[in-house]
Amino acid sequence: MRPLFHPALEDIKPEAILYALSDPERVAIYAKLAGASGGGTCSALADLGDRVIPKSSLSNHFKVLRESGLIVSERQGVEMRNQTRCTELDERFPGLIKAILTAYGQLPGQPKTD
Amino acid sequence: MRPLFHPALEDIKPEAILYALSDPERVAIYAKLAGASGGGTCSALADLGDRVIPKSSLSNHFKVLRESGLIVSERQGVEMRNQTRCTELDERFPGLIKAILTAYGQLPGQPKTD
DNA sequence: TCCATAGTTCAGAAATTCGGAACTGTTGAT
DNA sequence: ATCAACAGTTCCGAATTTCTGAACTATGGA
Repeated sequence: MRPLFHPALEDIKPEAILYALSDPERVAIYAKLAGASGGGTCSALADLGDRVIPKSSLSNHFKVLRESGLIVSERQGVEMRNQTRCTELDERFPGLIKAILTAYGQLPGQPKTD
Repeated sequence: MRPLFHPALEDIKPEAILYALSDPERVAIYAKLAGASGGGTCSALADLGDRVIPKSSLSNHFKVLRESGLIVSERQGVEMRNQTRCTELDERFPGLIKAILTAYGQLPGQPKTD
């Protein structure tokens, strides 16, 4: 398997962040990750309630999130631990992630209104 | 010509906003519009400095911005007046547009830091 | 009426996205 | 050591989307 690419903080592009979060499935995954304490695995995040994401699509979603700089992925045994880079990101793009998650109504700990 | 579609404020979707602003050309156009006082025309916004956007592409960019809810377009004689809906939008998605433009370093009146 | 101008629509080529099937890498059991 | 199970990745073809030149539409002025 090819080594996973993670951009350095200063190489993160706003267009990549916006693109990654312009897909509601990816937002749902990201929001679950932001809520999860331990670092979610792919398969644990596949179930969106209304549909189960095929694993190749899921793998691609994680790739987009990772390469845009939204998450870090690290192999841990058979699984992949994923966690958000929200602290770093907020330093680079103040208020951005929070405003986006708020817009989607999926800020962790906030009641969903959809 | 088909009448131009503008979504009602409550129908504006965050994914459409993020998608529209995940393209640096559209962001450049939107930022110029946000800065312009009168309501910019398409052709006045075509020149990005490093390239001139073909007019069919430009027309499409405006369509994307319009249908996502970011701008309103209104025919005025031969031209099209375009203006941002930033005040309304900020009510619906507080802080979102500002955070995005700040991330791009193109908030009107703010020095670019890239 | 005829021309110029601003922008839209059309259509085909190019690029991107989606997802099933095959594959890789890791762990645990025999 | 070999095998099976499992998590996730890669491959590749089909479907969708994007891009843009060319044709078209709408408006105003001479």
